[in-house]
Amino acid sequence: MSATLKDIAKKLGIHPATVSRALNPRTSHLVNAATVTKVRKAAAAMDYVPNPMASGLRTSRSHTIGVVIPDLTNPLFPGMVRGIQDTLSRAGYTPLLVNTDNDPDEEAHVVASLSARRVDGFILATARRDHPLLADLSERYPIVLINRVSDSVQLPSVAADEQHGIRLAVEHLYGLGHRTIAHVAGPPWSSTGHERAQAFARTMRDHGLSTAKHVAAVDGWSIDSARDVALRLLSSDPSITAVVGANDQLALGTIAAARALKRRCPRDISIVGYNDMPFMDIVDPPLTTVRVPQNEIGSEAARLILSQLVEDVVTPVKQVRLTPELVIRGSTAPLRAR
Amino acid sequence: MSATLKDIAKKLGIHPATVSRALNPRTSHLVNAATVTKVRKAAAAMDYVPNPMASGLRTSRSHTIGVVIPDLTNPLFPGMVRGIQDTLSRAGYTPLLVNTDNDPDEEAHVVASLSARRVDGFILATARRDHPLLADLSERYPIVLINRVSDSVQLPSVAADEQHGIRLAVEHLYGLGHRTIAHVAGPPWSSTGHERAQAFARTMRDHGLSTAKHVAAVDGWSIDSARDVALRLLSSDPSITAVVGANDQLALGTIAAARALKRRCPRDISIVGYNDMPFMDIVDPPLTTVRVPQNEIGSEAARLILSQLVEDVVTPVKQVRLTPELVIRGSTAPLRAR
DNA sequence: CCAGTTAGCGCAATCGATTGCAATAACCGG
DNA sequence: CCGGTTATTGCAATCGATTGCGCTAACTGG
Repeated sequence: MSATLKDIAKKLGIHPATVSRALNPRTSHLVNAATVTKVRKAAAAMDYVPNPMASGLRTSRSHTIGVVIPDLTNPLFPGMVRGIQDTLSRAGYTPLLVNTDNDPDEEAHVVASLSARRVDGFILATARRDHPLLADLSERYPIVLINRVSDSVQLPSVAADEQHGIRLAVEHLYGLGHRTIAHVAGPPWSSTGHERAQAFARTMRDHGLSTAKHVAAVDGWSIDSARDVALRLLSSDPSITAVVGANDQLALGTIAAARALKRRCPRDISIVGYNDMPFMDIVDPPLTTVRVPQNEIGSEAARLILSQLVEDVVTPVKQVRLTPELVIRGSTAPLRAR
Repeated sequence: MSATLKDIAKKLGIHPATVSRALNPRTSHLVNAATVTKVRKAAAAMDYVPNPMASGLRTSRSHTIGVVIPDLTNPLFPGMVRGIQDTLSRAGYTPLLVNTDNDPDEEAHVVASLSARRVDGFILATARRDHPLLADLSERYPIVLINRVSDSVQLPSVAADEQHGIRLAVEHLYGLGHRTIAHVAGPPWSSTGHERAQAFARTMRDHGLSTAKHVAAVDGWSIDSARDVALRLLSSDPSITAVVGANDQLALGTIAAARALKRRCPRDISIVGYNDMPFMDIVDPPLTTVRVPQNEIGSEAARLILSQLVEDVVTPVKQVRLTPELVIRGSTAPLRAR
């Protein structure tokens, strides 16, 4: 089909090895400059495209990166994936995307199939804290964690500064006069759920507020389960006037619960989300939320994995934290006197 | 690193070719049954994983499919991508995902880079009707179009039955008493925009309604541009009591425009969307819309491309139309007497 | 002017799997 | 018992690019 190194060599009357060296920027200095330009021109003319399987077979590098995310249909992830893609492809790498649905078995399965594909590294967005594969995998591959950190092993990661983000949310509510602030927390087995809950407790403490009985965790990130949990939380203590959701879905579920309890948001209760997914500005009410830079998380993760691949020096494990910002919309309002 | 065919052969004292044949279901009948089981067991014990680069080099099949979509962050696509992924991976294929941002140059670029990767085929979700690459590409690769059809070349495609979907929307409004129904159409250069506009005109005609001056097209699929267009459309003719948006974003933009004109939805004006993206049930007002089976579109497309790859018989070009359904929510209401 | 570099390029092996062809042995019917 | 299948396996080439090694010629400095 397409031209090969041998074709170019034959046409130019030189050896394929020379063509290979001329075309590879890393070895072209071994070839006469005139020859290099001649080869380059011929390659362009015959529109030569290197065969990645051949070079991959020889060098055992596939120039692909496995990207493991829980669920692409969760609007949190497409932005990150785009960031990853754009940065990787600029460097000649291709992401291989897979979903896990947060299922450990499925996760083991997709990781196995990616390593069968001989990926050069992994970007993992899976949230589970106690991850059996992680330690093992990180010994055999370069890895970058996104949107989470690892408790046990020290691994490179890119995530939002959860402490800062939660502080933004809590202090926004505090500034509006709220004092009885609850937290609908994410699953404790998830990194972000855990971190945000910790950050919430700490920030409340810093302001001299109690969190006893005002934190309830869901077991998934769905609106529905958040609604159930929030329903119990809100009815157990009617003095709650504000809620921080551990992500946007949980905040939306809380809004639904409030509505079911005939408590109007933001009139009777203020609710803050986290992530700022698409369309959060047009839900009812428009959601005040903490925006995390999804694209940047993705591109930074891509940069980190690339640096692990090209540099032979063992760089220290980098744990990047990106700063989120507060987006104030219509789901929060000043506390009204009762 | 990992075991190779040669390793297995050596351990068993047989030739690598025999191992290869034994492990390949298509050729294992050439090998003694006892040998096959012996080889299988040894392969499993040494956890042999075939090297796709080696086999790809020899067979020039990469077992990858290029999936070209305009923008992953458009919530319409993740569902389709999941459908594609799940079906492809079950067949041992891996999708390679890329974005184009609806930019023809970028599109040419990503297609080139995918073909450099030696993909075995393409699934294209790019919407542009006049597609210069299409004819060319389809001669060199198996192709399936999704969420669109091709005007010029006859190509396999999977899309929603737009005529049916638009009819559902229009007749829903008609049934509610609306007679002056407008259409905020998608870009005329896009396949879906064009088709839905045609379907709208035809359905209106079938009901003896005029569409003159009640159709306006946007030049992108964004909420903002729809808002501008709808603003002009609605103020040009205050008798309009209902609008069909060519997709959900356009409907949302129309809602925003109506709000700016102090016309309340659904009280003063009914608005229907198309696609039923995530969260359309919790926007304000909850959007009545036409749901297209995103997952099924994806998995059907994957099935179509796979059938082109495995079957040597030249199957006739299949153009699949999936039936959408109407989801009635809060953005539509019976026409009120003025 | 000569020994010693160095630049430039060719040779050939290699990565791991696949496959047409050949070779061997077992087996069949007559 | 023999020519001819048939079943099973081995041999070796091949896919296309990479790279260590070695060869040749030019070039350098003393």
